[in-house]
Amino acid sequence: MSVDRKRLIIEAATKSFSLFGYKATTMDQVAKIANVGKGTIYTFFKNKEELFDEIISTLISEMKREADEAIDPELPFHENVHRALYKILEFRKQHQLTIKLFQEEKEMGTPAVLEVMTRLEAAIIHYVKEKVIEAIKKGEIQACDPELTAFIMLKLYVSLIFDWEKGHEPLEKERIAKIFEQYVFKGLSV
Amino acid sequence: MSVDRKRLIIEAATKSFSLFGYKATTMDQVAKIANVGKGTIYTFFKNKEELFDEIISTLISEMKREADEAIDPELPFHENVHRALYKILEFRKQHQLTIKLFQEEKEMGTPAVLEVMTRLEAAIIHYVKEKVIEAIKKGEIQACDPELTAFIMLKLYVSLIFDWEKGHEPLEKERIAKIFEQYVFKGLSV
DNA sequence: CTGTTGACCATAATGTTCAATTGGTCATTT
DNA sequence: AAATGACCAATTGAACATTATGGTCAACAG
Repeated sequence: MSVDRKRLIIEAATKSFSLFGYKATTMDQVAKIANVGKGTIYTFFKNKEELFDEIISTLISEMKREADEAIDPELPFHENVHRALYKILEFRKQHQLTIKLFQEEKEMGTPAVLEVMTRLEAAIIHYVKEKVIEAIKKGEIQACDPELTAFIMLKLYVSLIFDWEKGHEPLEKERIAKIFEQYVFKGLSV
Repeated sequence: MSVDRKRLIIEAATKSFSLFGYKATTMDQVAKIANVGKGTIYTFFKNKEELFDEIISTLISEMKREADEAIDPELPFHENVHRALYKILEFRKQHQLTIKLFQEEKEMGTPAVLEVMTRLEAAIIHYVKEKVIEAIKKGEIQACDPELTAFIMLKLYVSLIFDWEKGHEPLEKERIAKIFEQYVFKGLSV
């Protein structure tokens, strides 16, 4: 069996998207990095956007895996949500690709990037929502709108981790957990 | 006494900023609308940005006045915070000028507009912060970091009023109050 | 003399053009 | 059958020309 060209292409594209962003990445460049003819890319992916989408799908899976790993079924719900969300946002804050895309979304508003970032947020909310539903079933928290609760949790976390830093000293991980316990979970406790 | 030219200029500029935004408003246009020589503007304001700043200061005062009016000292703290924040954000959502600026901030990132929007947010947080400090003094809520609490309240409100609508049915005013009571104030209750 | 003005200027924004680049195709090669 | 890269239409952006804009100031009016 010859080299796995699809894998080569995905790896090359990921590298290029991470380095230069979506718009600034050319298909020629991807082909060059992957040591592959440009036409080959189009035997695996309908177009540039579909290639991008597949990479984002992988990214979402990775996030999910990282979050799952951070969770310990023995711990209480609020501790696990904190761990999961913190991991996801740290991931987002550190990974080359997400940083670049976040930047491109704000600075250029590339439509394909905007779309994908929405998908990313939806995936995170969906993930948290499932955890909330589980917790309600187990009686760990009181009944509430899971979608709304997940939404509030994510927005609050993003604010605390990304926005607060703009005008203040960053909050310690422990501090964020405490804040969350006090403000959100006390209101959800049974 | 001749006509109050300064007032004319401010009114003209406010109208033009509301209609076309900061960048798209020219000093010639302001002078024309105000029925004033362009040079006159520069006897009252050092430059375009200072004129803009004065208008925003007025806007902030108006917001403060509206919020103060919405507050009823007889009511509990959480009800007043809800009323004040809701008024402020409704104001922001409905007033021509803030809508235009919000749009300009996102779409073009005009530096002067960005600066001013930061100032606006700081003013709102400062306002809420004072209310929080009062409430702590009166023993209405438990001790907490007033700045952080004000920050969280604003961010959550903004998320609920502006972001939630992007993917869902808008939340009723009463619903927002309930959510806030449940998620934030239960954690602050004494 | 005080307050006002608009023609004027340097510079920034905008429109225009066109050669180079890019995403995507497909006849040819391996 | 799989892979390729020359090729094409569409898009982009560098370079230049033109216009518009913020800000000044000598002249003017009351």
